[in-house]
Amino acid sequence: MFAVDPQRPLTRPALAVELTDLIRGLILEGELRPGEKVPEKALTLRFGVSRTPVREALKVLAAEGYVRLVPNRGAVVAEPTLAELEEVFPVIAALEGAAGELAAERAGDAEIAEVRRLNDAMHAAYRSGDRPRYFELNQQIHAAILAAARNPTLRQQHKLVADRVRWARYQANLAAARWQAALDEHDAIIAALEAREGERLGRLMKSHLEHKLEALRGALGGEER
Amino acid sequence: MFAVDPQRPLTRPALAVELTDLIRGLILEGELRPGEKVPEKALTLRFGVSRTPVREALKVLAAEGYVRLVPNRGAVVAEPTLAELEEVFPVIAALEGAAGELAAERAGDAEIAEVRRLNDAMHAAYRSGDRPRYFELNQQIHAAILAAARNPTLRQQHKLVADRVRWARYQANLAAARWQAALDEHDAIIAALEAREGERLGRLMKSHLEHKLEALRGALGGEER
DNA sequence: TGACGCAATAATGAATTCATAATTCAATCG
DNA sequence: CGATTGAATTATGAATTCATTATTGCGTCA
Repeated sequence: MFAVDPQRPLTRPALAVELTDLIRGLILEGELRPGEKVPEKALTLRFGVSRTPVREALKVLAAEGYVRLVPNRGAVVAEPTLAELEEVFPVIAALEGAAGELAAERAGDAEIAEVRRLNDAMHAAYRSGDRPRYFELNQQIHAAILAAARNPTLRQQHKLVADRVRWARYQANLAAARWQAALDEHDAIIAALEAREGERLGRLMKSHLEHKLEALRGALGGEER
Repeated sequence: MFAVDPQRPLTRPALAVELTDLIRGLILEGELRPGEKVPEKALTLRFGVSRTPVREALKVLAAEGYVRLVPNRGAVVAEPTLAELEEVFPVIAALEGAAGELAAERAGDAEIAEVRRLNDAMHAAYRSGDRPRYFELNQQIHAAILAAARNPTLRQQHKLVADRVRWARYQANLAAARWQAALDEHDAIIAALEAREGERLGRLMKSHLEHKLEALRGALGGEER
């Protein structure tokens, strides 16, 4: 007797879908760099597929903003700019603010405890000056709050936008004062989450992102003068 | 002598790009209906193109959420559900709230005057019971505020999400009390915009959308029982 | 030496073909 | 008559080919 196993479909994702993820990964990891032509032929050789699914994947990535399609010249990896940050951060702030509000209503107690644990670990990383570890935990806290919001559309839209400015994540070499302030903001965020105060949580998350943009302005604005 | 006209490039958009827009239009207009298979062959005949750009367009539309790709069965127009509304409306509310805040800072006086004019026209439509006209003007007010925010990314993300629930726009056959309340909310929104009070404007826009979702719950919840 | 023109080569966009999966239809069996 | 099976037909996903555009390299000229 065969039982239908919904967890294991007998079909595999279309090549175009897989390639979209793979190529997006190459861009996010920096292997395909901003401003560079996407080497369509090299990708076919690398992944052992025909040009068709590669081209389909590039159309999707263009719609997501990862690449620009230039007529008769192919695809170019999109170049992030400070101007883009100025546009994207308010969007991220709005989405994370909304996520915070929803998370305050919907998070399970275990999820809140996990966010507290992550925050404590982030404090430890701060004290030992371990920036990479701090950033990693920072990401996990934001991701946990987004997950606790239980709104897949919100999460998806957030990911779509946030991934495009991932490159900026490590550009703000945090000055000591800003680093301490960011930590304090996280503390206030966690406290609001634990108290399940959605409106306050949403507001705090929004302003946290706004402060981050200001720090980035300082860091990147200085570099470009 | 030939002058370079940047408004008229000598290349035309790729077929795939055009077809993406055309097919999205067919979906939004209801010609391709939710749950229906996308007739790939019929589209090639209709538009006089090969299958390749049609398939590329469908990949993009799948990434945007307009269709679902079912392996070996092709694309099916996505079916909106009440559950989707519950997810999407908080996202729209967050984005419109953010747009309101930015618009309060960035709108030109002429733009604010135009929003006031649209609001006045909407009052007239209300008094004469002209619902289609009312809805049209309603849309124009929201669009004007989004434009005044001067954030293309925000606008794009909003469009991406809002278009997917366009079908719900006319489903809430407004009860008299809710209709009056909606109008009052618009008045408060315009007043905040004119006073350039960003935070209040953002909050009002958010709650306006939240009330709209509640009305839709009533309207659609009733239908599905 | 730099500019120009032309041919060859490579890249791009789209059409067509091929291989596979799904669906439909007809015949057979219980 | 309903269920099953197998063949024929259709649809789908991907590979290949074709037509067009862009780029490169080379020769010629001022």
